[in-house]
Amino acid sequence: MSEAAPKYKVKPRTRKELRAPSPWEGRRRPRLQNALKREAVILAAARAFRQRGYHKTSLDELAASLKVTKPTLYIYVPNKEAMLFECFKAGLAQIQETLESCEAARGPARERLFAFIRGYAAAIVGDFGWCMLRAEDQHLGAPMSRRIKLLKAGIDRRMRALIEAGVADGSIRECDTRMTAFALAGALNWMGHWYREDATLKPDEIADRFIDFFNKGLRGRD
Amino acid sequence: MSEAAPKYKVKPRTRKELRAPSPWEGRRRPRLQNALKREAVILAAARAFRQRGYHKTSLDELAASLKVTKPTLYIYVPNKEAMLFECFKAGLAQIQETLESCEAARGPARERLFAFIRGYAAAIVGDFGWCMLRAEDQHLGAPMSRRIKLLKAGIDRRMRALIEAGVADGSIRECDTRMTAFALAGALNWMGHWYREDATLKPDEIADRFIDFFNKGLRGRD
DNA sequence: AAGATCGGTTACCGAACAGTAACATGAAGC
DNA sequence: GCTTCATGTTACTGTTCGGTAACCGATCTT
Repeated sequence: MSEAAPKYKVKPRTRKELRAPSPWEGRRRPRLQNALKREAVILAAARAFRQRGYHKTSLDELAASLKVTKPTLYIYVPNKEAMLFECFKAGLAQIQETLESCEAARGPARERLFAFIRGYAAAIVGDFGWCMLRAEDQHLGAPMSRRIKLLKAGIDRRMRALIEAGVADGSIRECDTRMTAFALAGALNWMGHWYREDATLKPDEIADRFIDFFNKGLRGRD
Repeated sequence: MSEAAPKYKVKPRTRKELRAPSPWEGRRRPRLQNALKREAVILAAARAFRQRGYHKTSLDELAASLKVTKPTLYIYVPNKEAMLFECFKAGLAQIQETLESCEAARGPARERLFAFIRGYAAAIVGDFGWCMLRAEDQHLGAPMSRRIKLLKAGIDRRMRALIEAGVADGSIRECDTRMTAFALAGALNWMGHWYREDATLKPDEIADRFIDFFNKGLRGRD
């Protein structure tokens, strides 16, 4: 979402008589509706994928939920895989945004990490959270799978950097930062499995309880 | 694995002349090979599912990896869904075993919880770990999905009970036990996503680092 | 008013794949 | 040696579903 550029190549619809395309001389007509509808498709896909799973979601169903027919979807997205990838990118963008603001903020790195965790939790339970987490292990081609893995690795790296900064500034105790990052990410990612909209706790309340635990650990008296 | 009972009904193979079955009068012949091969099928399925995913694994491939053909699989398992379910049960059994020994053990509940975490981590990265975690959200019929959800909820409940016991005996500080259980389970379950056999750390080493983190938390000086 | 074209439809294709029918074989039991 | 049955095989079916071809009508431009 929220990026106009990466539109796929406009698919030249094969007509009976297809006159010479001469692609760059046509005066552009308002494409506004197009972009909006495209986003609607992506969002509906994200919701369907989260609810029914990627494979269980047929494009016929998805199209029907938007009150159109399947071929219409192909006007906006080249194929199902790309749909999932767009959803992934939308979720990713949300997290990267949080990440950037937390990296730029002042104060002890531990607090900045916790701020990130709040944003991350919100993203995970959001519309694109499921796709972000699970895109990778759906039925995707190898190149796309690699791209996703790479982008996710970037998130992980920056999260670890935040932890390392905390160790450096003393706000986080010495620890295996790699494993700690995995533990944190795991706890948060798992929300995507059990959290449902109707839950009693709001995402930020959950994040706060998680942070309390992350912060102080389990140990009582000993 | 390791339970002989729950064999599915022996499928009466339709023959050209199918003489009266009279089911309970035949003297049983040694079924040993049968059980062994059945377990081989389940194990191969578990590994294939973990590696390629449930949907990406076609039964033709799976059969080929066992040097047989697809219909042979149907001698041992009634359908693909049941295969996944058997894998799930195998993983579940492993965890329940750990759980029982930890519940029965002596000592502060925090230590018993940590012992459970070690066993749990081993199970997650084991052959059936993937199936345990992901069976539920594959393409399964509603009844099977429900059964799985129920069994998983049992694990969760017993894990939470362990935490509550820790709070009761003082070895774990006061906290939201429900959220804490989710955080712990999430961190561990996520191992199933990133852990690979060739990793530098063995599962119990990872578990130890996780436990260190769970125990003391992140907080440095403040 | 003409006509290109965007956004949409109906009707179809083809591949993948779970599951089945019918036949083949070899070893155990009488 | 004959039967019986477990265990395989080959060859097929039926369905689901992603993707495409070809037509259509409202709208904006000129």
